[in-house]
Amino acid sequence: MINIKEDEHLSRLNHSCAHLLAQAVKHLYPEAKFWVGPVIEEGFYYDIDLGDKVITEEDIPIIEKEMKKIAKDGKRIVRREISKSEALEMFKDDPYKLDLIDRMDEKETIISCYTQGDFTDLCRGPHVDSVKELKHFKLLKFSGAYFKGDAKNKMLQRIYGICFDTEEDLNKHLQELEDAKTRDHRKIGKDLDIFMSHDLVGKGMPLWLPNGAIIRKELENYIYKKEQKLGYKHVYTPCVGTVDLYKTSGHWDHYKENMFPSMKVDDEEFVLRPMNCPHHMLVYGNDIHSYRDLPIRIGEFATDFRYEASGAVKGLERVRCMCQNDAHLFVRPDQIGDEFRKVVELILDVYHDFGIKNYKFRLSLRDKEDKEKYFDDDKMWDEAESKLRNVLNDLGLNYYEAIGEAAFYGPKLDVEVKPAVGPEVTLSTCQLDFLLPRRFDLSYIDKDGSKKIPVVLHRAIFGTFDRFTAFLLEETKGILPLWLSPIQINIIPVNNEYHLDYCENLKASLLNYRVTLDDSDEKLSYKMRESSIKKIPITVIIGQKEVDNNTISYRLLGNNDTITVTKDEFYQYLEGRIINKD
RNA sequence: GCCGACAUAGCGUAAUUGGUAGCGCAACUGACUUGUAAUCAGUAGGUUGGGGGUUCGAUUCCCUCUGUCGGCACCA
Repeated sequence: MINIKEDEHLSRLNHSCAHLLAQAVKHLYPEAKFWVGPVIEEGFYYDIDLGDKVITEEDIPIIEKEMKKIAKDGKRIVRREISKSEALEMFKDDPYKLDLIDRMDEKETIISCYTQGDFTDLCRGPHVDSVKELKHFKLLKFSGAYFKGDAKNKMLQRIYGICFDTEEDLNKHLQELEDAKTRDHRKIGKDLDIFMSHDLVGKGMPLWLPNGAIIRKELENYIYKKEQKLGYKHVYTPCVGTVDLYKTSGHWDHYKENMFPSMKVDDEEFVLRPMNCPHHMLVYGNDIHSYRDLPIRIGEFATDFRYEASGAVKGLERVRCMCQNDAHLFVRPDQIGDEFRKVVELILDVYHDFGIKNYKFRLSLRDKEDKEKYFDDDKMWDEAESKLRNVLNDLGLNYYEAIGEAAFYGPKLDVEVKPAVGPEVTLSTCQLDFLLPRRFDLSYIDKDGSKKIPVVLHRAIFGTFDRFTAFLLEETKGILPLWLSPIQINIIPVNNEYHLDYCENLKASLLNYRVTLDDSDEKLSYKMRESSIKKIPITVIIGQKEVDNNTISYRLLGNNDTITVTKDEFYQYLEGRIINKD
């Protein structure tokens, strides 16, 4: 899908369209005050204060109509440069624009404004020459949005739209938006019986159905083997802990609001765990460790509970009960770079196996100004941040830095992907932590016999199995690789009376695979359709020809050719397809 | 949590201004015994998400709770 922001011309067009939107809104609601109207990847939006008026479904076509009318009128868009004092005078009745002017640097900024007919907006530009160029646009959605993105502030009305040069481009884009909905993991998850939810269980608490459970088990097996090879030791720890455990770790102060409320049992107070770090710290602390034993890598497929905001919950992507592909790596300070590098290489390895290509590395750093949010130790932060940066540079990876996105205990590397619908999400993560080992008084005995504090790397390659599955379903449109498919082979007899025995024997010879035999009283064409709808990778058709020649015929999902081979050739073929599992 | 919309059978949907719910697919039963994306006929399936209100009468109007969807905020 096109990124408007990256195309200079479309960027200009959409920015101008945002002004056109504002002008139309001003015509219809003279009291409207305007905040900002930037270009984004998906087009543009404008944040508007309409007083008590709230935009509804019916308003959108009316606004669009007014926009068309103004565009047809064809006024030129004129740029004018003004001084700060002129600007302050010009927008003296507009608190939002005054706020913007106020933030501009006196010396370097040339303040400019753009006028089209009866509408003038403070704007850096650039814009197209005339509103006449704004012909092929559509308002896409609307919602509330906090002023300056702060939930403490007033909520403004935000309207989103997009503009193209031609009707064809616009229609193509709208079609792409429609198509995206068909690969939404919530739809695929329902169609393929992968997961369900129920009001009685609760919001954000998906139930994995048998098909989903197979996918999840295969993913677990896959990553377990990878981790074993890298020297990880896997553990099982409880899904609850005492409140004191989280006070010790420091999580209680930072994330109390997003944990399920504590429960008192006799004299103890427990919470459902929102993460596994404290448990793993204790596992490490159960032994005395020599410097020679490090790194120690403790892994767990661990179920965690987070009381996510009601508005944030989404399918398998953002849930209140999740299973992390978690591990904590305890290393000596001199091993940080090597170990971090191994994690990044594992991420790249796994993404390669799954053919995942559209992702971004984000290096999340602390915001030095925000003392409240982060553990206060400048030396620790600087050291940690530069270690991560060095490894990424060494590996020659493309990444961007996000100030203020770090966890309270340290910087992290995240991998972001874009779901079919909605904003980007984090899949993999690797976080550096100097703090937790101190809080739990962890140590190892160094060469010289002295006690030293280890450093911890938190990491999750799949992130959570829930979110990874969601992403995988969208990437593949539900057409999973053979080794992950809940049903791998579907056998269809042409005639139940004459070919069923042969089919049953074939099925019995495929014990290592997930096989169904469709002996229903339906037409072959009907069964072929069913097989395709269920996204079964291999459909085997057995008729008189196959029985006579002791062969099998099969068709691959999405392919209309039927291939006929001997049984042995078929078994070999299957083994070849499944090998990428290890 | 905030702004807005929505909630009808397992799934997808229909029902003029308020007059006690239709259809398709799936399911079940029977017939057909089939060579590559829907064989035919029949049957059953609903306190219209829960609760409350207005009304002679509510799927329809109002309130509330729960859930879903689009954004915002949040995301250890």
